[in-house]
Amino acid sequence: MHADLTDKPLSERAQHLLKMLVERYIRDGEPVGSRTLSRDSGLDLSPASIRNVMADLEELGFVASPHTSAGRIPTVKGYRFFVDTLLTVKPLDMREVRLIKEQLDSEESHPQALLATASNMLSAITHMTGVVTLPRREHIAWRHIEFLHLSENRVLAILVVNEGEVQNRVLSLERSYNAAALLQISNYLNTHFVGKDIHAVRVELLNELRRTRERMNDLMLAAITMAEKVFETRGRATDRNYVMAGETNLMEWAELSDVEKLRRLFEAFNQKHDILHLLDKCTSADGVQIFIGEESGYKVLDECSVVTAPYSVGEEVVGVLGVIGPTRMAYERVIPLVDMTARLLSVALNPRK
Amino acid sequence: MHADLTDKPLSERAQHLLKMLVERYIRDGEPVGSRTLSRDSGLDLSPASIRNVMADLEELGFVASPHTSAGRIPTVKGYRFFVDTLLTVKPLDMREVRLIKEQLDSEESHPQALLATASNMLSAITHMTGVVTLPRREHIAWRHIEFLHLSENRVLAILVVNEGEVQNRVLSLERSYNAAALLQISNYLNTHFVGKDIHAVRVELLNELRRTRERMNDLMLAAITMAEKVFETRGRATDRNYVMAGETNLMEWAELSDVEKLRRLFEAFNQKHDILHLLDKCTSADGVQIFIGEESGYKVLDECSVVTAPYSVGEEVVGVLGVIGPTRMAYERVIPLVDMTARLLSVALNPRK
DNA sequence: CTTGGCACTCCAAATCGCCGAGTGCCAGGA
DNA sequence: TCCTGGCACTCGGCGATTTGGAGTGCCAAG
Repeated sequence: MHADLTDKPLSERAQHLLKMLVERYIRDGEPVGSRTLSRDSGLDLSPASIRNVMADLEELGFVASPHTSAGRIPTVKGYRFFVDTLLTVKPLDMREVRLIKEQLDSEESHPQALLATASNMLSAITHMTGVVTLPRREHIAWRHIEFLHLSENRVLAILVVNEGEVQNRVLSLERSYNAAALLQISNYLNTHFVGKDIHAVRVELLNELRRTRERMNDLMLAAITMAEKVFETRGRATDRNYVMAGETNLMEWAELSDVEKLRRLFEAFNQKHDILHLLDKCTSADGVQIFIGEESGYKVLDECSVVTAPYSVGEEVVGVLGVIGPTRMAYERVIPLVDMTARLLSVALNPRK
Repeated sequence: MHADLTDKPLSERAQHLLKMLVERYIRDGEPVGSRTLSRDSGLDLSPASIRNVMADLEELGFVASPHTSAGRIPTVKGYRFFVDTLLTVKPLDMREVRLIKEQLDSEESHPQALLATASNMLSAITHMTGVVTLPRREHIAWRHIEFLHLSENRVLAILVVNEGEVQNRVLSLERSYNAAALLQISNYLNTHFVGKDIHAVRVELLNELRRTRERMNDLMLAAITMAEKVFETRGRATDRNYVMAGETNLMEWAELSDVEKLRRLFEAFNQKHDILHLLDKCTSADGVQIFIGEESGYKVLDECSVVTAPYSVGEEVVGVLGVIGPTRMAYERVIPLVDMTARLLSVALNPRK
């Protein structure tokens, strides 16, 4: 045997051939044989020699052959090595960068729309699926609250936070309040809490409630109750979510053309749970993060890769965006794209002007 | 030949056999042969006789055979006749009715959530795709508007209409207004327009604008401009939309297992344009409406049927809900379900209590 | 270490034969 | 006039078989 396979890292030649193989396989999705590599690797080696190298690579787990006499395809380990050390990233086209910038600027600073746009672009450019999590900010600044009498004892509460994000909810209350009372309540809340962090507000409200329960006047109690109810909403509805685009693109990739697999994948997209969990992990990472095939840990994503990057508002990382596609994706183009989109989105979300 | 095929309506026997055939085909999705019908039709006829009838039905275009020696399957015309005159609707299970009612009641009158629930139930019960259009009311009552200063010349406008539906938008204005000015403007608008129909308000505003352009004070102009901008939003973002559920269910039907067809279908679902157009047609219909296969007029829906029913708030029809599935769907169960769901949704949406 | 040669393996596509289901038609019978 | 059994025929589906080609592993010679 060729001795010392396990400790020596990987010969220059083996690396080069692995790179060629992966690139080739990514390009046309078919197992790559020794003849092909001999022709196109630029190494001027006979197929036979290539076969020797391939045997080594297979033994090391970088490639595998679907059956005895087909070429080799990269394993997850192969992709991983390729991505980590062999990849030559193609810088983005200037046109593309400009395009993305323009798209993200045109959206008149409406954040929700920005996310959708980003997601759409990711999917359109890559022909895969784009995903952007809704931003979650650690610090949410109380801006304004307003109560509107609807009927008998139903009240509409409208809460504005940060740079103009609006939340609203219908509250069903024990008793009825007239317009003047509601105005008093909202005035009280607004003057006391404007600009404060919403979590702090919550704590403060709870304390207030505990401290003065008996001798508290109706108004205060109602104010706190309402505010509490509003918080419930915020906790529930906003509880992590994402915007996805181009799911159908995945149907065009041959390796995902199994209806049953597609169904499971799409169900996972709808369920959102697993995907969110995966994306949340990427919030902590510093830059682009890549999950190849089963690396993600979710079996529905077994044949997919996920490339993500966090985006931020100010200094704070608030969300993640990324691309989901087949393991056989053009990493050298997707990685810089995801990276750049995350940066540009961060810029576009930044609260200036 | 059997004479007079074209004018005589359809013999009792032929109708019965057609009914049997369609039901059978809907049940197990395979072409139905004469032997089968002879056995299960309850008519005590030999396969040979059945074949004669089948030949007639085929000539009349009610059934077709995929190839020489397979049984017959219903054509669109066959389904149509079946649905229009042969169908024996199965009344809904009491349990099901109760279930639907409970689900639609538990949603604390939050309309958006109600629609989603309805859509989900339709899809869950039928194992197909449920769809509910967002309600569009002819008359939208102005309730309250509020302006909030965000920065320099950006203002957040919050408009409340009807029973507490909230719309909001960030306005970029020519000049800057302080909090007091904004309050004045909103007061002006609220006192003048509260309770009025929003379209009337719009017309009134435009007139006002034209009539008093030169000698109009800043405040008025700003008020109108803002209100106009808010209306733009309402026109654009809300401009028809729907909630869909259970798209992936369609992947489990054998007749739709072609990935390419599925892709087109799902793309149509995402585009929304065609589906909306189709659903809008159903607003005018009185009750349940059915499109079988190509009847819909959209080629993506060629192999699908759509069953819809309008729902209303008060006396006014405001939206449509329905089910999308393969032509081979259990009409006798889907039709009453769609009907009932529409009724119950109408009840749940009704602004009482 | 490289390389050509060679035997071998295996998939994919084509071919064949056969079975069964179903049909159309016909002629005989109520 | 309608029903029915009989019969020849058609066609899709399935399994078995064949064939070609691509690719491999291994070996021995350069």
